[in-house]
Amino acid sequence: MYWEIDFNSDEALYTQLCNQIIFAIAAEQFREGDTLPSVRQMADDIGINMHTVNKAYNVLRQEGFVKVDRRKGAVIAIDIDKLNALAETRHELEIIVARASCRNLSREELHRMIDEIYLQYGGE
Amino acid sequence: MYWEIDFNSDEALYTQLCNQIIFAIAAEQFREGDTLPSVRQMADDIGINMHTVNKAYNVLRQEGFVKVDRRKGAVIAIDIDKLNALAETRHELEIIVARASCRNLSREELHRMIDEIYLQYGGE
DNA sequence: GCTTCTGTTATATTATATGTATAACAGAAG
DNA sequence: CTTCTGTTATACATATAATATAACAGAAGC
Repeated sequence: MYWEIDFNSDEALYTQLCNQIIFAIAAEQFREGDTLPSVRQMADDIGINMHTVNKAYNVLRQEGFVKVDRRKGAVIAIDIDKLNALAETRHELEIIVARASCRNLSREELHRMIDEIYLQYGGE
Repeated sequence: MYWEIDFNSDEALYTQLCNQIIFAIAAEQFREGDTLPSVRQMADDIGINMHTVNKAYNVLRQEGFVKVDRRKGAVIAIDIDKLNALAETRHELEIIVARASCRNLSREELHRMIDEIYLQYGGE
């Protein structure tokens, strides 16, 4: 599995790693019960520090994407709190939609983008 | 004008202020040519430091939402680089959609949210 | 001219976040 | 008994965030 980490980005490394893993889960390259590489292995693969990976895994745990097992490592396990998920998503969307609206992006253009992105994810 | 700043949030104060101002522009509470309160006035109103407001204004300038004039202060002036706006919006949406997809939020639910948010902004 | 308002710049301090580096620990697996 | 987990601790360097004073230059109003 290849991880796209941009060392020149202003996004924190652990944040980038979190996003990459979430992308992979959404694309079903990982499924419920699959284990992520160990923190040391992942750190070696990417060329970053073990603790940076550990932080990413713990953020993912806190956000309900994985469960961390001392024996097996980080296991994909989506904890769906739908109400919470809706509220969080809405808050993030509000910021994006406001910016888009200021820049004359239409509702339809956003809809189209979402459809395009969703197509990559098992699509219905 | 009332600004909703959460001092307990983990979002930086200047980031919150930027978002609030963008919300206001999208809701047309500010229009092209309107001036924002001076950095000192705004800082006083909110109860934060002048430099924090100054940083917010400069971020908004860099992102193309205002022009800062030494005489008049910060003036709303949307600089629309549509290609750039599309690319940025897409990148931000990709992260949100991946998370939403992992949590079984449907495409339709996202569409609905976007429509609801857009309704607040001058409607169609 | 003088005062007052702009944003701007400079410097300093404090706190927090980020990332790396070593090292050691306890528990499970082989 | 060795090797693999995640975990914890400590230390260090750097960057970011936020505040605090202070001063400056330009424009506006009187």
